[in-house]
Amino acid sequence: MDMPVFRLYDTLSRTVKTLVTLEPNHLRFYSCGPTVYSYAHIGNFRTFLEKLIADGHAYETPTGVYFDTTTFARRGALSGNTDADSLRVAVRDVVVDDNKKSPADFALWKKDEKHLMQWYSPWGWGFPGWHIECSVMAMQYLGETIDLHGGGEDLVFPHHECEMAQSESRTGHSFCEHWVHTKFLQFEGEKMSKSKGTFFTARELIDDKGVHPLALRYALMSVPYSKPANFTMDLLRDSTSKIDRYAECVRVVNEALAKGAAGEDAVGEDLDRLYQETLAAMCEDLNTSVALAKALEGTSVIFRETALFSGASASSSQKFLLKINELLGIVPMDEDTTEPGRDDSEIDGLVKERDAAKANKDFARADAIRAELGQRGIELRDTPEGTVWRRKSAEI
RNA sequence: GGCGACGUGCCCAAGUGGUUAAGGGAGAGGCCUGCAAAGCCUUCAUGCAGCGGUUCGAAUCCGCUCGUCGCCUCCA
Repeated sequence: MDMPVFRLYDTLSRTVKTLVTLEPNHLRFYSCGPTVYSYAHIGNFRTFLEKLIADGHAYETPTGVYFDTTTFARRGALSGNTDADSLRVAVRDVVVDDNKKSPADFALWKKDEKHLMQWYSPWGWGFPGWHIECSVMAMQYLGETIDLHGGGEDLVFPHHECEMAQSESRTGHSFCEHWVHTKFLQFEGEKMSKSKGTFFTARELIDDKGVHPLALRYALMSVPYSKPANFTMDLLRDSTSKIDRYAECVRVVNEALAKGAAGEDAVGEDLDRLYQETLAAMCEDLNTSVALAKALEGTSVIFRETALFSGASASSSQKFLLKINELLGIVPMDEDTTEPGRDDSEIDGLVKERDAAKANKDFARADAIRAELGQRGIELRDTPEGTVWRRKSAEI
């Protein structure tokens, strides 16, 4: 089966286009966001700015060094903000500096001897402008032209716009071939905000609230990166039930694999098709909604077959689950229900006692045991192969 | 005010010109079960924010209106 072409929306050309790398099998990808603490680049910043000034793209004033936006023909290409005057009537006041040639010119170096950040430069003590760091580091580590540049939608303007202006003015050629931006996540229909308590870290959700890590991943994937998503507790609960479904699917497949019943492979063809459709969805601008839907249809194909599961069918099913997990990372393949240091013999004993009660038709006793285990977060399932139990997912 | 994105059933969400508008959740009915759980089956939008327009044909293209979200050049 041919590998589909990977296509991705490009903010600059405003189209979904194939991601073509400069070098085969080598992606030069810069993403803004993570704050990495490593060697400083002050020297590189200074060199970069000296070149821009020498080429007439930047100028010095008493307050700093500014980029001359009139020298960059492609200004506004990313964001559509081409009219500097319209920015002047912005809701938020633009700081007007009489020293600047144009209000649209942005800072490359700020002179400020009282600022927390202090470095020496040919223009005096101060600190570099925000945008310069990404331009310089991208060039240092990835080269003058990179394949892919990403970040949140809030960075399109001014940050990425300014980066592009600086880098292309510095090198004289294209800075980046493909721009991707993720939309923001809302929480329960509102802007995420620390002060409103609508802001969670992954760690808080997983460690404090007991959210299954895969459920969190599933929830975040349920809406493609290219659309604003509303993150809700309902969504997290839905996602948890999907992960539970996958876990059950894995259990059923493993059981059938162990039995290895004779028979034809009744599911391989359907599962191959669904996997291809899942992959195709991911390749078309990372359409995770469709990918998750197609993958989930695969679990239905598997569950439908379980009554007469052959070893061959189980094997195809396992392959499907492994490949889906490789692609989407949502299948709890080897869920370990036993926890180190926890003794499950009491639970096993109660389950045995209930089985005996059931055999004696003492259903009152059997139900009482089931209720008690339920209180302790244990869920029972009577299957043709006997009673299995599992720890229930945390209530969210 | 400018720029950008978005509005599809009770909820999430796919679909971007052409047979019956994916998929999931919830709800309803059924199978299985001692009863459950899990799973399976059936059912669930003559309509895609509203109003116009283009077209043989539009959720999909164009215009306007309403609503939501993001950004607006010295926070990073």
